[in-house]
Amino acid sequence: MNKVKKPYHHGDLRESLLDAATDLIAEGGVDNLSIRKLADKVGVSRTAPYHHFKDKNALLCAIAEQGFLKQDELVESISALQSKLSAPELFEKYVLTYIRFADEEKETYDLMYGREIWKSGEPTESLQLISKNCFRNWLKWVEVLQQGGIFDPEKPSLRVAQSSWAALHGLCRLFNDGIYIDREDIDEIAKNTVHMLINQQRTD
Amino acid sequence: MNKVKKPYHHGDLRESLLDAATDLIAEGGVDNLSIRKLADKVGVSRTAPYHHFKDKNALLCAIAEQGFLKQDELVESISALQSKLSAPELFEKYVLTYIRFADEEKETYDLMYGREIWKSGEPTESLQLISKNCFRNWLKWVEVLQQGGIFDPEKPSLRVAQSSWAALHGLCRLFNDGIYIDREDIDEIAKNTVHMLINQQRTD
DNA sequence: AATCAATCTTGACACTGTCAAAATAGAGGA
DNA sequence: TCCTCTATTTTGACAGTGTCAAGATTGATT
Repeated sequence: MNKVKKPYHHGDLRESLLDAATDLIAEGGVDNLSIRKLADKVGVSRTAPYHHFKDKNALLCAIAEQGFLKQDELVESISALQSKLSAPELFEKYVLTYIRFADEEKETYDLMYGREIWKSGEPTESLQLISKNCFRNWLKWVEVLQQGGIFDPEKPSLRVAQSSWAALHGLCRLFNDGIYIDREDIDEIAKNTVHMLINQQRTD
Repeated sequence: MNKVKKPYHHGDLRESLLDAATDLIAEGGVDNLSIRKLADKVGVSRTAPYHHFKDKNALLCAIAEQGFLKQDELVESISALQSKLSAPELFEKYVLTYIRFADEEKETYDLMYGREIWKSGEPTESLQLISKNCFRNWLKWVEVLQQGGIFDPEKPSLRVAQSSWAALHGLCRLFNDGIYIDREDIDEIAKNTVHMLINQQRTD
């Protein structure tokens, strides 16, 4: 039946399509990705991709999924430093890493958290799962940071997580969308944001 | 020559186009606006709009400009309350009003601060001017809030303005892009954000 | 070797933005 | 009044787009 997933004519079309598509959007943004151009690049006909992705939307969702996985890895690698750094240092490092990811994978980031999928399109079920899991991880971390005194432990962690993520996301967007344009500034603004968000009730 | 601006065949095509275009994007988002559909709606041929707007991009910029003007009015109306409210109340009111605008004029907001214009397209010179002026107003207000103790007066006001605006913008985006979906929550998150941003060094 | 379903291609349709050239109609001057 | 000039609008065309329906191919299974 369908135990072995290897396609028939092409080596592994689904994978190739994903790779080529990622290349295309990395080159010139989501606008640079058309099914036809993609099919051309891979060497199949215009409608071949439709046997591996229901939609263009489904293709974009698959790319976004890959992005979440990649981002998860990055976050994991910071968690590993948990014992070596102080809570504020850890938080700042997280923020800067998050921003670096958004910068280096601009277009993927846009797909992951942009309206293209979440509003205009219909997010795939698996994408919804993976993204929810991602937020849950952030929530856990926020709880740790609350215990570490970084955030107010009195406040509901859900709200704190939402607020702080929104602040971070907003910065990334302003940069990624071309409103803030100086990359040098971004890290400065980020550090400032960190200081503003950190609970300062007991600093004196 | 061109002292009287009244067009020849149509009543005032430029204005009509802007109105109809705003309607179209309010109905179904930016994706719902095509030059051809727009021309149809107004009752002219497909290419007529090109004599009033160089590009589709130019048309979008014009809509965004209107958005900035409308937003400015709202902000003005809050400035008027400056004497009646305390600084924290004023700040919170500003934030909630900003969010309400982003909510009620979702698509316009997207145009004003989205990549469609600022990254993918080329922002019109007049749009650049009007938006810079808008940020400058925010900057002034931040300085007032710094003097009022809402924000840390030690920090450079530019950075504070950038950080706080990013936080606000991020929240609007997450909501407008369909990631946060519960409008009830939004105001809650906003208030939480306000509390987190407010300088708390002297609360005890 | 025959069958069958997964995979891929060809053709078609209704859209899109925008350019070039032709048509129109109003304003200003004779 | 008529004529000309220029701003405005239209028609035709081109190269794109996503995706559906129907046919062709091909590898695996019986």
